[in-house]
Amino acid sequence: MAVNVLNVAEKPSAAKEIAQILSHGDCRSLSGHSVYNRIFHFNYMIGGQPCRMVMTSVSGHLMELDFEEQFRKWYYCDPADLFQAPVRRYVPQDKLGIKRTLEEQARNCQWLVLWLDCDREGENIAYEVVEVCLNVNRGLNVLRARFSAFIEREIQHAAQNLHRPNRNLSDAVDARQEIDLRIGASFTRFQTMLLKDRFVLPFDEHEKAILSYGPCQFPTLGFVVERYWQVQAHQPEDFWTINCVYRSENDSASFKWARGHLFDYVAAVAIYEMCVEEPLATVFSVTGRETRKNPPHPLNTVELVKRASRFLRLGSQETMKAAEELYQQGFISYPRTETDYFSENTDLRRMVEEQTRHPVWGNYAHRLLDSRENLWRHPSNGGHDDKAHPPIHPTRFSDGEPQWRNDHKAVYELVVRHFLACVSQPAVGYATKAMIDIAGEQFSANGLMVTARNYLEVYRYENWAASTLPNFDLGQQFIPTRLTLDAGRTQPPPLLSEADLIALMDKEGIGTDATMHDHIKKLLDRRYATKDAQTRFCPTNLGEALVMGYDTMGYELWKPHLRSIMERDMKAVGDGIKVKENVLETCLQQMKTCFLDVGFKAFQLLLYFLIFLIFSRLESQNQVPEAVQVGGIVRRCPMCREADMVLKRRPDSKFMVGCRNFPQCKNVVWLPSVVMEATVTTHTCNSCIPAPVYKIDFKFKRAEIPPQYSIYHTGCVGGCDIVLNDIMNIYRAPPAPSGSNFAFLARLTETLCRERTSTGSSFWTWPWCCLSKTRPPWWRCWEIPKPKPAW
DNA sequence: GCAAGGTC
Repeated sequence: MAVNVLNVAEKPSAAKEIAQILSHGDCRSLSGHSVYNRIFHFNYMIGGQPCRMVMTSVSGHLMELDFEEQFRKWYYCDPADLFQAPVRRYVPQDKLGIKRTLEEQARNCQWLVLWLDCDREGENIAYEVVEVCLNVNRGLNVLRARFSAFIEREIQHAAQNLHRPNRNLSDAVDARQEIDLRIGASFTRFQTMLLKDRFVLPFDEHEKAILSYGPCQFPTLGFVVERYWQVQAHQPEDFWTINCVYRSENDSASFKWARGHLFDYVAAVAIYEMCVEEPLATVFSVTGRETRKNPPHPLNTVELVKRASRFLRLGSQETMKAAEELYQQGFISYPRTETDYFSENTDLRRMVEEQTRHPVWGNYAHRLLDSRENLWRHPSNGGHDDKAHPPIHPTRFSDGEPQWRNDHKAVYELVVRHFLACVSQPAVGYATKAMIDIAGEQFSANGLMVTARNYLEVYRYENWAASTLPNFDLGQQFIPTRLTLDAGRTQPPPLLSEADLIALMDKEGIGTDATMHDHIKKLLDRRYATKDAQTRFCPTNLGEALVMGYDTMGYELWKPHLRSIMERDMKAVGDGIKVKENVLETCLQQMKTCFLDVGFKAFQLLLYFLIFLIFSRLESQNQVPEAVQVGGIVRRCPMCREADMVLKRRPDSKFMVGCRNFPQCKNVVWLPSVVMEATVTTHTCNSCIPAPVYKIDFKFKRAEIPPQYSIYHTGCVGGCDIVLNDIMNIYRAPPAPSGSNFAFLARLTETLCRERTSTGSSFWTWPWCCLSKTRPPWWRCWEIPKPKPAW
């Protein structure tokens, strides 16, 4: 008696592939309720049991997780409630067709075989399918097929050796989803509502101003900001080095100093003079050895994106879009894979053979297959395997399709050339090294002769620069053609390129190969960072202010290790070492504590926004001139706490009190042009902290201050001085920001601090109260008049 | 309107 078996794969292409393998091409294809997900019918034997097989697919996750209706509205609940608000799992509108097909088929079947990708997410999708199917047919026998590639032997073996699905793996994903949703939604709502209506953010009018927080996007932003800070903090240093050039009749050699370079000019000059006085060079070592340059490992997603960025100058988003389209047209294999080795059974030669027709690299493919050429090599193993997909490789020959855009052509060419390079011999060269001695100082020169280019012939993106050295004999002596003392200066590291960013995300486990480019795009969409023509990422003031704000609160919410800890816990759940419920509870409890504290310290985020947005305004007007110190220490910088703030004067003769740690620390109090003279005194302020804050003797322009004030005033810039605040408020020069911002800042901070201590509540600062007519119960009104600064 | 993860 035959049983009816419902088989479900993760995507339509996989269902088709598996059905064709199991039926040896003899299957009928029917349409289901979803346009993309077809149904295949065929007969098959599982362990001697005849089966009527029905094979269909889902399209990734069937279900989504979201809050119950009343918690979806932003202004109807405290974001802190989102840590325990009820959530529900449901099939979204666009997946209802798939659900209907599954239900219909499940009713008529006795067995359900899950052919989802063999990773954590696949296991979770499997349980989504199980839920839908068991709902209509309680009696289903639920089985799991485990396979690592879409090849005959694997698929047949999987079909004959069915297991039970693994609940632990699926639980790990459930936990991940819930944590991501709760943390993401709570922090996103918090920071958006806190900041969006207080500041003029860099969004166009028609754009939604959302300041999102996510456990992947924020660490990604963190990488960008951290590198930017390294660049900013770089202190260039001069160094000196001795270079030696020798020209023979045909060749020349450049010798590098064994000491590299010296930062001590006097020492460098002394050694250089020694060499100049006794310039006779003696060759004391000549070595030569064969060297190789290896072809790349088979291509996975991370490498594809990195290499497309480096070689083709394509953004990660563009690359993945082009690759996705090529995959859907059948030209390349599945582009989201971690695997970078080809399993033994892959018919690599057939794939190469297809490419022999190509007008450009066809000849190379021919030579690869010709054993006399000695070009072939079994590809290396990069050590990654996602157990679901092979490395990215060409699946169909093309010498360019009429509908292809340039990025299609470029990505296809990269995939093909990379594949051909993988199955090629390494490039071989002969490296020579000559070492000389001049007045006791050692120098060396390197030469390289490429003897066989091999894979480099097809992999045009890489080069191996050859340079020849004259033939030196041991003991040979010569007078250098040129001996120079050259100056150099240390350079800061470059801003992160897209390839660097992907590599960092990969290393720290931020996102998956399928989502990394989405997180990067999100940074750009949210205006947290910009990408220049060289694909280098720079944080915007908005991005930097957010990171700086959280950093000062003492939370490393922008660092990758929060995600690492979560990943570790998820793995423990998957391995059955920890229980989902416990991990969820612990993690959410910790994050809620952190969230409440962040709300408690929200004024620090506001502070950083003020500072950074003042700067963005100034920068856009090119108004950040070099200021010189003209007075003594006013106070310890309350922002960086590393340096003092001193009285400075700008070229336009305006005064300011700025941090000595500039530009790393941008804390500054601008003094308006009404200030004619300023001198730091030895008197200290009684109220401002951290003490001491030294008062300043001011002289104002008579015509520009109210008559009741004297032109002389000894005042404090710590924010307590009513006269100073008043004068600065009235006489700021529009539209440039000036003391008014400082005064506002001081008032704001002061009020927030007072509020905080008097109420002990963390939600006193919710500033969006004015946005809604009906006030929710958790609401407290904030008395500071709502400023929307023009800057 | 929020996340990240599948995929069309």
